[in-house]
Amino acid sequence: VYIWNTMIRGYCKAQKPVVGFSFFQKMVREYVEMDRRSFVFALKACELLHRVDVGILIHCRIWKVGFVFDLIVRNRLIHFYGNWGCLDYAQKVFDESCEVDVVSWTAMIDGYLKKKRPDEALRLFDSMLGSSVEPNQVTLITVFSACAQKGDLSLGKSIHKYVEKNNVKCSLNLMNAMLDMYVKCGGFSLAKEIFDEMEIKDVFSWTSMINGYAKKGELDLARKYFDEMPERN
RNA sequence: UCUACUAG
Repeated sequence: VYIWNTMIRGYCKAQKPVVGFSFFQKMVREYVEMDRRSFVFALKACELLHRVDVGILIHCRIWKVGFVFDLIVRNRLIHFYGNWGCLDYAQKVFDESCEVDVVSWTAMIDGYLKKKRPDEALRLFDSMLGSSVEPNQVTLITVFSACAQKGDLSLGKSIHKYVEKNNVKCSLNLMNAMLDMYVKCGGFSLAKEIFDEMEIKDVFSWTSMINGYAKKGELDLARKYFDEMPERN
């Protein structure tokens, strides 16, 4: 099963999901035993194939063989449906879970965000705060992104306070998400402060600043930042 | 060999 899984995973990584998925089909046909990773990778292949319908078939099989009771498989399902905008399916998996963790919550919040429904994403975050699962660094990145999408500066600030109060680990991604939130919510001076204080910056940090200047009409400054970027993509 | 995250 290790080898089979590696084949599915490897072909997906090489952007050949058709081939990857054919290994999964072969496993089914030849009654090869499967573990949770077989399903996780098969769903990955469906995601690359843009085939929600095939994903649903895999979901059925997951039911049949009992892997719906596996937290990681369920999280992967929530993410799969959320990615394709099937929020009702994602929500159903989420709601019917006997156990959810921080990944389940974050994947669900991110699903609403991808569908450009930041209000619902933020409402979900609110219920998360009332649950027994603590948000982590990744959750807060998603939440900053929701604030940015909504343009809600005061909410963004309160999340910023939450990060400080709870000593959330400040990764580069988190700083970038916070920076971008301030840029998009009209807190540009705060964004610039963060940017100037950041020890490490990447293309995301620079692009958010350039975007901010460009949207403000400060094209010369946007150009200046562009010229100063150490690396571009 | 396993699941969630930031800009354009």
